[in-house]
Amino acid sequence: MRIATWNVNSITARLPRLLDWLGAAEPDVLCLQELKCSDAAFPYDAIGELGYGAATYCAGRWNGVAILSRAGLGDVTRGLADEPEFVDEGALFGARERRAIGATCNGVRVWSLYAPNGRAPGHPHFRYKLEWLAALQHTVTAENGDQPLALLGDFNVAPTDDDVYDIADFADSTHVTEPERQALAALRSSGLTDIVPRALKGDRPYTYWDYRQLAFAKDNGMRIDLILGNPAFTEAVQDAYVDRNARKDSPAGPPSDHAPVVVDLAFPS
DNA sequence: ATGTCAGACAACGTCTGA
Repeated sequence: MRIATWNVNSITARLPRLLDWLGAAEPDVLCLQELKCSDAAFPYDAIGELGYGAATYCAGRWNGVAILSRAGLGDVTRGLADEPEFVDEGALFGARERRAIGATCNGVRVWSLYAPNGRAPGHPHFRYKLEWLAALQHTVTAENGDQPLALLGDFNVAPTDDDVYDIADFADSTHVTEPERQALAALRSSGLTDIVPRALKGDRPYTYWDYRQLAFAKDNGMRIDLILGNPAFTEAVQDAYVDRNARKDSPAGPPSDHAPVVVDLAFPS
């Protein structure tokens, strides 16, 4: 069974590349993030023609997540238990953003996740990010048992200094702070393992390269797209890799700033 | 030099978020 995760940075802008990638990589399940479309605008037909069902949780301009599957799609859960809302300074109301969707595919419990960015340490969005990751831990702790389970997606946190190209460039930056890494550590301590993929090129399995400053050409990347598996999931892992080829320029259109992460599994029958 | 990209708005440029 092949499961993957990919922050596509707009499913509308990425559709030709997404369809190409589905045909080439043939994942059984694909978790998508940053769809940037409404549920109504989701390309169910084009994806369905390739044999995939889709469960979506998206609304408009920002965020948006989905799970594509050709291995069944049951028990769909949209949002986290007690998920926080982002309340900006001066705002009267918060808004529930669409950042988490869970489903069960052929006996594997899968979550597609897009953690808040945080914007800057000390920003209200940073506090929201930590609260959101705590809500994720509570949700998954309640679900975690003997059934294979994995959290896949863009966590917007680099687990260690080795997961960024140069930690010296990240002073006063989000994604590398102690509280963010503690939130990931809390997820691991609740029984999940960070399944570190292999890089197809270079030493570090980066999953994100900024569009600016020739970051991809210089391999100035970050590993922020993660797969966290419980024991029943992790024991079945045969291989995991980052498909950095999907970050390259292509005739099918411009790339996302993230590459897909793929995991191959063999579950005992 | 936040040097690129995407979407929304009401426009054909400017803003926001990443």
